[in-house]
Amino acid sequence: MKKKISAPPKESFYTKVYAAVKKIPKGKVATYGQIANILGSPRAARAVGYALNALQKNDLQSVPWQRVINAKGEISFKGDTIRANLQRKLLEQEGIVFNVVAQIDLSRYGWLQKK
DNA sequence: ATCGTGACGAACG
DNA sequence: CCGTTCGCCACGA
Repeated sequence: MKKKISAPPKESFYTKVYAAVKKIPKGKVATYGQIANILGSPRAARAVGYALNALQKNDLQSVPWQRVINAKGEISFKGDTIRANLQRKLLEQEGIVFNVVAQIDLSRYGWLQKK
């Protein structure tokens, strides 16, 4: 038994979020709740979004934050429409398709999609 | 420790 | 699905 540890205290919740996001395969997308679920806190979807929002410009090319969307399969941004536009562009380059209401078919591009 | 805030989610109606 | 309400978690002041 034991523990073998698994979670060094050095990494904060943010780090876990980034790590999980990096695991998202190209051409797929995950929701905030999905990421939170992987981290062990399925209810921490808000915290996940908070973490991604803290991403720095340099991190944007290190972390595929673009593949993280809300449960509706849409980009949630509120004030940063600039980045929202960028996200859509990046996803389209990966093969993700948006419908007329700017939503993504999670049953088709959803990561860890049970279905 | 408490309060406020936020790229959310689920439950209700 | 939409709008509203509550809850959830983490962070900053």
